[in-house]
Amino acid sequence: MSVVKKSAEKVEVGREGILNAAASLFRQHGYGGVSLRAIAQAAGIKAGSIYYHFPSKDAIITEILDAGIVKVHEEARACVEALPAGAPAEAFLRAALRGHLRALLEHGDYTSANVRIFGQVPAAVRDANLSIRRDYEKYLDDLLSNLQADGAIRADVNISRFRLLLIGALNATLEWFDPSRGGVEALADDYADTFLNGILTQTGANK
Amino acid sequence: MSVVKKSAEKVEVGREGILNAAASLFRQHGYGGVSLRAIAQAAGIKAGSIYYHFPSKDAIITEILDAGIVKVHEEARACVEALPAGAPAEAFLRAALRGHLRALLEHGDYTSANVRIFGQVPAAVRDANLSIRRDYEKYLDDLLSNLQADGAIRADVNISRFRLLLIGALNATLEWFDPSRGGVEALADDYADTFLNGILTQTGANK
DNA sequence: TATTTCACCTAACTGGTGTTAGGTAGGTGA
DNA sequence: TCACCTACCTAACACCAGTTAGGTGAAATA
Repeated sequence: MSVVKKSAEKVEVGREGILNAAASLFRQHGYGGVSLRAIAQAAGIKAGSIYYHFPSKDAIITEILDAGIVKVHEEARACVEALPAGAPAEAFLRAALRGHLRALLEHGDYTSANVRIFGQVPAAVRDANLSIRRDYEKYLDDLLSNLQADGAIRADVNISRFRLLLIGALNATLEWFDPSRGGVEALADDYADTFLNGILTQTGANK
Repeated sequence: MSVVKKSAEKVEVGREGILNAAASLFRQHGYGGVSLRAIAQAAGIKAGSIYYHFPSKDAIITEILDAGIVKVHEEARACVEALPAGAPAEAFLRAALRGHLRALLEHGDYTSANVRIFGQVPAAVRDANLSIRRDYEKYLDDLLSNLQADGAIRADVNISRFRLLLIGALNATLEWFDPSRGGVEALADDYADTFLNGILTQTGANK
């Protein structure tokens, strides 16, 4: 792609290399814990060179934040759209949930950096990210609202509040998820079961 | 208490004043975003004076982290123990949940600072906080296990995984909760409903 | 009253921060 | 061949970080 071999051992790092290194470091150490010199070293260049590609540190963060949500949004949408025609209503939520978790836990320094650092970033950076974030929230709200309109989700469930609960629970998996102990798919199914049916033994006497 | 009036306008700031100021700032700006000078100014003293009370910045964070969990743990336990004798099984979960949310959203810079900065703090500080954290997790696991043993919670629910889901969802409320739009109690009830019964319209055909 | 203790302040230190100006080796196009 | 562009590097800038040594005035203690 944009990685071009030069003489001997020289390889271009470029925007991509800087972003990848930065996303990985931000994910691990948070916003304040990562310096431009650390990013540069991880990418294999010197700190000053970063300014050839980016006007400021905040510009890097902004780009990582945006890419993170876009990735989650795309993955969730792809999972939903891959559903066979006539899939049961609850399969839609399961699919979106699986996509969200996959993007978060598998493909992801950008997605996980987003979750980790969004709360620590300067207000200006956060604001720049907000519209993309809202797009994804709207996508989920619409999906859930449709399920509710179809009668699959109870009428007394507050959709946008449930969406907040859902995203909160999903994003928190980042703090403890260990791929060596059960895969993402199993986790997604397990979470979906809980959200859909609750945890109570069903006696028919509920509510 | 330990705040003693001195001559004219002088009031002692002390450990407490520093901790309060620090907790509030950490909650707002994250770990890396708060300097000792900022803490000192918020507390009303000079940066160097902090070292009369604390040996390092990390010592302050450690204490805030610990206090935060202790507070949540105590509040949750108090809510559970305030239950009338013979309360229904699900009331236990509802009570713990309400206590957790109350500590988080009402009484709290320490509790909310804990949630916000735990992921960004140096490994050594995090380790120091771990045993207190585990105590609370064990408390919740035991409570949930008892409910499961009594048959209130379905046997196929993985308790510790549900606990992770629960805490994740509860802590995430910090990012969006606005006390002016519905109180903590209503939120707690709403979340409990979702966790207990799920969101699906109950047709009796589940599973 | 003299001495000690307490809770702070001042001023500095080292080292790290984001950022900038100017330089340079290698490839490209005329 | 030669000017130009790209993607970097070097070296420095001003500033801010955590931390420390030594000092100060008021209160507590003797």
